[in-house]
Amino acid sequence: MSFTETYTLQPREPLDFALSCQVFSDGTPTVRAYLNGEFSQVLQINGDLVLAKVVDSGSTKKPCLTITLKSNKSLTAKTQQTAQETLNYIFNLNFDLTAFYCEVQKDPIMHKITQQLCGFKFPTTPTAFEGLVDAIVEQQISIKVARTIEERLAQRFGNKLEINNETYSAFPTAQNIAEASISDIRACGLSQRKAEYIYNVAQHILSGKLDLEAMKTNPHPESVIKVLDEFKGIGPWTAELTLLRGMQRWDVLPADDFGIKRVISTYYYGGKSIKTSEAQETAKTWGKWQGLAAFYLILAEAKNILV
DNA sequence: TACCAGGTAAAAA
DNA sequence: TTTTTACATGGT
Repeated sequence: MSFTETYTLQPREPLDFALSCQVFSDGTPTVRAYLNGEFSQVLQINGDLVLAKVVDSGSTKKPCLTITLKSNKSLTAKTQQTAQETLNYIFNLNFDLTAFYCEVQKDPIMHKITQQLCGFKFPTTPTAFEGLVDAIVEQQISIKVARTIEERLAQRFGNKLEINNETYSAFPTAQNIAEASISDIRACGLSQRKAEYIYNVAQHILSGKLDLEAMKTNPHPESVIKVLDEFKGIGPWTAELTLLRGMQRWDVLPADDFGIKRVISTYYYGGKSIKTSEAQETAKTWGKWQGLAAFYLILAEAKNILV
């Protein structure tokens, strides 16, 4: 027995839903995926699991999302509302890109890239914890390897939703991880150290010593970085990536990131290797959206956009 | 086969 | 104090 609700909504434009979902295109359908124009993921809503599917039948200028929620329990109005708020958050549906686009008009290169990628919104992880775990997993290894490991974590430790004979996995909560053993975490392909880092963070969240969600409203990213940096396994890069992808802090630029330095070099320095300070200098033009702008460069490079 | 990929902590110099 | 090194794994 399953319960389904379907509805449509017209989010703020511009939004290129397909472009924004591109990062999910190599996911597995049982955890989080974008396949044949359909995004799907299990959402954890107040302890209940809801499978959300999203399709865009509109355009960048006039997006129109059709959302389907499925659950084994009756979908109350409250559950639906929270699910929609979660989707708003993941896809930044209420965020107005035009302010960013106006700001970078003075930078001819970024201006052209934002025109080519108009409507691209970098997705946020539903929880800051997921953003932090992803960042730790992604340290030093390629994105493809990291994605594989993240999926193993979800399949092994995440809460399960069985619906229509399919089993879907949510991303593990801090509690899921805290209840696991370090060797089990390691068995997903992580190094001993990374398994310890992730377990340690989960323990601190459960004990109340670390409140990642509260950090979202801290007006000073620098102070958040400082606090996170105290934890073993979290350096500046991991803290910055967590702020950016897990807390919607678009102003944070992981300037020491290998890939970001490379794309800034590609578009602004003719491909020669650059220093972190040079990356920061170039990014100043992007104002409050330095981190978001960096994702535009990464996507532009992936799509072979020339300026 | 070896080396690299969106780092970090610990060891060595 | 600054500079190496180990770490895991899948792709090339």
